[in-house]
Amino acid sequence: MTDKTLNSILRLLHASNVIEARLAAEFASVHGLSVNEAFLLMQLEQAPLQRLPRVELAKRLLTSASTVTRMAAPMEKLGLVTRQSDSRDARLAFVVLTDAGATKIEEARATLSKQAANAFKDRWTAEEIGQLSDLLGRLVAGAPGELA
Amino acid sequence: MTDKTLNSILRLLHASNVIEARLAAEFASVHGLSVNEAFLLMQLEQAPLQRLPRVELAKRLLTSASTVTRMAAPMEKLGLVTRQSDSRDARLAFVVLTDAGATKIEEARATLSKQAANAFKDRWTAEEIGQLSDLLGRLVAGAPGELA
DNA sequence: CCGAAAAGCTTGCATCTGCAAGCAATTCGG
DNA sequence: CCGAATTGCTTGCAGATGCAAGCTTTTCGG
Repeated sequence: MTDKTLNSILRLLHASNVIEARLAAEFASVHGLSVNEAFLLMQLEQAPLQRLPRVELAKRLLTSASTVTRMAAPMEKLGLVTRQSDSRDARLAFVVLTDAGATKIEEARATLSKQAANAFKDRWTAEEIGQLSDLLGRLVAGAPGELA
Repeated sequence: MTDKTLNSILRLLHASNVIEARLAAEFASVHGLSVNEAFLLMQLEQAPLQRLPRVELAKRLLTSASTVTRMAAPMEKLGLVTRQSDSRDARLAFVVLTDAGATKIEEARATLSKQAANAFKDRWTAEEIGQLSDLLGRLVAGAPGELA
């Protein structure tokens, strides 16, 4: 028997790798950003006050706290984010989206949209695209880090 | 307007990250393999003569030649693959699946199936799973490295 | 109120990965 | 047939990432 379940998962991982490789190339050359850096900005964008503590950001990016620390440093130098501390809890070090960061993510989202449209070309109906979106959303419902 | 196209791609990348993280943990503890090492074995498994030149393997794994070289070395020490050269073209260095490697991949596939089934739990109909598989397959049709 | 446990962040170390350069073998052009 | 270009592979170097350890601050238990 052919395992449709297994097949779906294999195709999911494969498709993701293919798409991400395309995105990475485009993002690097056009915006000077890695895909993960773009995702970091997008997470901040949809957070209250456009900011998140490092640990929370790590959860949403499905990565480790040390990675967030190291990702934020160069982006801070570029002025895309700032560091902000909490007066109530001195342990917290928020990563805050700056205006420059907000602008950057707007540009990046345009690229993302363009690439997404290109991936579906014209052989896809709006309904099929919606279907795929729904199925994928259901697959990982409840997992942290969903981007709107 | 909400961009369904963009949303599908974002969910694709997100879902893949979530699933891969789960797989990685399970694979490491149960089989002592990384997900990519398992994929390498699976690529060999479905190749003619259960072997592939390093460059071809790199294409199918969507990675670089140097990565394949470095991935193969430890797996060779473990006896999962062997190196084989071509009498016609002395440049070629095939990565060949061994019996031990074939056994390993069978075990790994079982884990993979189990995890895949778990991802879909029971809220999914067979039709929906087939639908997802079809949509994803269509999305990256023609890209190298598809696993059967 | 005090000491223990926990939480948030950073840093050292190890691993994985890609690019560019280098080497060996093959193929191509004239 | 010969030199140039190409192909396959490996290796040096740099960047990204996770884990474990360490530091500071907060919270918890009695």
